Amino acid sequence: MKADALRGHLDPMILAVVEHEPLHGYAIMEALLERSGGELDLPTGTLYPALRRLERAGYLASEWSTVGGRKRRTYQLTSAGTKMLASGKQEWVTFRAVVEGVLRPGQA
Amino acid sequence: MKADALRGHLDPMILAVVEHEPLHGYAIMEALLERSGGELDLPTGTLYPALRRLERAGYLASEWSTVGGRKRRTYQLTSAGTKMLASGKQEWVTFRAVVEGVLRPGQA
DNA sequence: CTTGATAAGTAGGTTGGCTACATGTTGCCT
DNA sequence: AGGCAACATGTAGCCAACCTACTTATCAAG
Repeated sequence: MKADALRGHLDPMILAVVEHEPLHGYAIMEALLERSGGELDLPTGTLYPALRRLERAGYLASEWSTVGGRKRRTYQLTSAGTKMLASGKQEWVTFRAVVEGVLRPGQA
Repeated sequence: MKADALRGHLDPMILAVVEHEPLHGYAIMEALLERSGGELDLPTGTLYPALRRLERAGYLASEWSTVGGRKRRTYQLTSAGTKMLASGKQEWVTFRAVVEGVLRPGQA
């Protein structure tokens, strides 16, 4: 999968994995890897800046904790984040329809 | 639809519209608009550089002509372009599976 | 004779995902 | 005891591609 295919689609994916349970960065990486069937193996230089961006934008809130001597920053959805996730899902549906309308994969 | 959602997905879409008939830039714009149900209205500053990029990469070949006093540059798929389109379609299927695996839209 | 559709392009800005690097802990294996 | 893998978080700086804004030109309609 090409790198920049992700552009603009990563944010809703991150929000989605913390939708039902708050997770820390490393756990978010693992969740994305698992949910994507091993395809989405984000470098830390992608994930951590993205998390900070989403927090700065008000979609995530974070909290430090220490578990087994390791420091974790755990992220959870804000109410703005919940709305953003919902609209992100809707946008995905639109986007998918656009791409498939153009690609017409049935006529490949 | 956000601007950078398109990133990395535009190339196969352009190749797809010239798959069965060569078209000039303006006609490609119209074809994309029509096939996307009016959603994909590319600015010329996106399309024309993209076409040049695809030609430079060897996926498209172009030819000038004049129709009704207007100059057209008509693009058609090369054999490399045909292969690229096929792999682009495959990548789209993978990408869609990744996003939907993470978003799990059924549980929205 | 001006507007809108047709037709093609460039310059420059923005941005987000990437590589590469930095830092530290825990626990297993030898 | 030494080393490595996994756990955990982060930054600096690069770069590609999509965008806005602009330019040029022809033709038809009003």
